[in-house]
Amino acid sequence: MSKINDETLRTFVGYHLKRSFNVIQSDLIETLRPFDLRMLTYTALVLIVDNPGLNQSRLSQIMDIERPNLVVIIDELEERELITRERVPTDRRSYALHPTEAGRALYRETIDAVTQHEAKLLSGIAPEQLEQMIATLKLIESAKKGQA
Amino acid sequence: MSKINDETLRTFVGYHLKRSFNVIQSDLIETLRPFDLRMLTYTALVLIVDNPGLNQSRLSQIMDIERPNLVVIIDELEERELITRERVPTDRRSYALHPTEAGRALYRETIDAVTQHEAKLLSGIAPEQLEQMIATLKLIESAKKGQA
DNA sequence: TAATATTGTTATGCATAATAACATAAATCA
DNA sequence: TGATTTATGTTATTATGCATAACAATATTA
Repeated sequence: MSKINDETLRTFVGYHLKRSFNVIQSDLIETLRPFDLRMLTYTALVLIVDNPGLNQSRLSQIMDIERPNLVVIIDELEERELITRERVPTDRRSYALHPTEAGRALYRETIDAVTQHEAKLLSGIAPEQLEQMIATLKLIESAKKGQA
Repeated sequence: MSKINDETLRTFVGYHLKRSFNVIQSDLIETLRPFDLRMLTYTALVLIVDNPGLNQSRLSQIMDIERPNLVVIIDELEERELITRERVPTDRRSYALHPTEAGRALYRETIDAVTQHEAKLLSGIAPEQLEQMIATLKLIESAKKGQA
């Protein structure tokens, strides 16, 4: 089983980012499976609990997804009675998104689960090193076009 | 336009990884568009040029995708005459993948383009800082289950 | 030789993501 | 004020990334 040479791809930051993200994503998917949540529905739930009353436009912006893709996510959370869509009197186009008590309970459960799984996965890495990496990741995040 | 609170998600390393990867991926997609290459077909092309003669099983392993998903990628590269599938006399189940001259030429062009785009995108970040981040990303990569 | 494993493949489905087009409602402008 | 433009949520459609089951052909092993 000869070893494959990926040195060329290793010169790209994006290659390292993708490979390491794959590892974390696999772990996250497994962590969320018992709660019947996908990555995006989970992200939406957390943001709605932490920002009760926000609308779908704002949520799609922060989640970096297009509005149409958010609709099905919100549909699912609403059907499962984890959140509610409430008409806004001052702007009858939009819905204010609020978590239900069940939504808040699931939020608490899953935050704990995800935190613990990630801590376990990354237990071999020094916290200061992770903090430094996060600082660099934030720089990359803000390198977005239109922000330069 | 009130600011949205994502502090809870910011406690997760995966959230930072995903957001920064999105930025790099968007840039990469734009960079590859003129060459009519997607991320995975590009990755496959590079690995085949750098490892001529490897088979699809090995390639799918290094690319961290399932064999069935590689088939269409190889089909596309072969149809565009960027690579060839050649029967292996010693193992008639598998194909040895080789780049064509056109494949090698496209490889050189795209390596340059991707390198320059990434350099430009990350020009505001100190090289040592990026190197340190990559070291940490490699640790995460090797935290994969089954390797612990 | 018989049972098992590997390689490539087809078919299928789910998750993520982008675009066009639209109805409703709000904001702007002229 | 009325006409135009913009914003919000939605439907439909498509592309892409990724996983599993099942299979034929071939190799390996027991």
